[in-house]
Amino acid sequence: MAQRFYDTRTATVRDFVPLTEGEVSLYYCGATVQGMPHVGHVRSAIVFDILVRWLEYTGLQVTSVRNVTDIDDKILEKSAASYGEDFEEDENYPADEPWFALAYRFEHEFARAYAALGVRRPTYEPRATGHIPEMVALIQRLIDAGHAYPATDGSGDVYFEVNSWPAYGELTRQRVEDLQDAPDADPRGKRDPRDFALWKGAKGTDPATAAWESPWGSGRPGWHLECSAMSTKYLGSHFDIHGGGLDLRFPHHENELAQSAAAGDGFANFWLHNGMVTYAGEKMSKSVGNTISPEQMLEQARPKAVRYFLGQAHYRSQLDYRPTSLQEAEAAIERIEAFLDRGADVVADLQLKREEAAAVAGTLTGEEAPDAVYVAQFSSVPTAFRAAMEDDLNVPQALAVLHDAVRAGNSALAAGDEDAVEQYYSDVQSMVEVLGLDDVPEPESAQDPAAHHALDILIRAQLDARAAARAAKDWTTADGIRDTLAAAGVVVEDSADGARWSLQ
RNA sequence: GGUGGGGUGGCCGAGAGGCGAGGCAACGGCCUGCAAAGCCGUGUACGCGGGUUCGAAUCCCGUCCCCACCUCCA
Repeated sequence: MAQRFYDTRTATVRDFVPLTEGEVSLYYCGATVQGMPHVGHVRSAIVFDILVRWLEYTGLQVTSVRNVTDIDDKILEKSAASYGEDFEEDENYPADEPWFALAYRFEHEFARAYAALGVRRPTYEPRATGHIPEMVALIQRLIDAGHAYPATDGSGDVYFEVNSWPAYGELTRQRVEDLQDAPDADPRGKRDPRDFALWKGAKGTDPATAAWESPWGSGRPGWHLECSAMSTKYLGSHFDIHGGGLDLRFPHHENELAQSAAAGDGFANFWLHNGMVTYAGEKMSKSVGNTISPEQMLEQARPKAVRYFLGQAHYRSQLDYRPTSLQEAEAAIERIEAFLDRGADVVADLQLKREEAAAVAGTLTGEEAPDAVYVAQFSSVPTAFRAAMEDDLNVPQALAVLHDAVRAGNSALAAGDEDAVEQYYSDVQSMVEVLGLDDVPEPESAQDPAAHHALDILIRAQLDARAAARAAKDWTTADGIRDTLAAAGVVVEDSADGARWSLQ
């Protein structure tokens, strides 16, 4: 089966064939760094992180680019507001902060949020402010081609002329006539209200640091333009996939496509859009107050569970957050981890036995023991998992395969079938890797090896005492020890070969 | 008004003409000294009304409702 993706532009699921064999070029929209990341940003990043990991798993070489839009109206507005006399600063917005400081600060907050959830960095993360010459060149090409014009009112703006581009609306299949005019649109020097800004002439109130020289006067780029300029700079005029949130389809991606296509670029071959995150069925919004930030999620659950939750739905579906969602994800994750923990012990034993057997055989024959032969194969994923991922990245289906393997693995453990355990262990491990779940950093408290070692010795002493009590059928003492450990957040599990402990 | 996507069991969430994906929760059983974990089993789920079909959650017609975008948005 071939890889297939739903392409927004054609509104169909199509076979995905890379433009260059063996390689994939991916551009997906990151953030306009004007505030703290919210879960929607993070979901999108996780979706495309899984996509990249999967494509790489299938042997493709992926070049991924995610923009940082670090200059725009909102950033300037927020910075300007911070200098106001009646400005009330809060933890996210200090007083008197230059726009570039604000943007850079939030850029780092995004990087932190991504890293906390195991989102790998893209190949490159270009900033809009670093690509002004590319944007100016693109505008010039559009003017030369007759698709853009400097504003007639001397404002220094340059607009894309929607009516000069018959294909306008092709991405979202909308007719220009049907579009509602923006109620508060400032017509300024536009020929048509639907024309959008490529370049915004500097206003007297703009800080000098937020203006660049151009053939049309000092100013700054409009939204949309940076993505066209940066994607084609790093990926070529025609690249494989352009991604982003569903809400970016219009106008952002529609305009990107128009300006790039009108300039003569082939642009994106596939458009992938991820669904929104809702809170109990409603879109999260600050005014309703039904928001939850990545930070808050991380306070409630382990990063791995948060990643599992944000990645578990199909990427095109709306993902609904509920107060119980993270607990459920935590339970699912723990089930997988519990199997991997127990399975690892069995697999390690099995390896050891083989090495011993090989050593004995080597002594007998005088040959050296071949060790490479016994290295577990972590390289292949079950066919059903592959089929699910190839079918428009059907992660929910893929997770079903993962959970099936966990159950089968647990049964094999119970049956003492070590070879089967090894196989399921390998399957689960490789699926977990593709989904990036093994790559999520644990919270700092859980990753101090010295502390963990000390704790292990102390708990083992307790468990030994309990084992002795159990051997003597002194249940009161045995249960007392277990209760004490439980009160300290240590869960004890008995098994045929002794007790295991883990932190709650 | 235009465009796109939906309504699936207690909850989340795939699927898309015929064997009830999967997770979470619940209940019963096995295992266990008791637990925990694990395993097995249970629930007659597809908004509503018609139709097509041997057979429909899946196709067709009608109808109700929801969400997103059209203004900044992942």
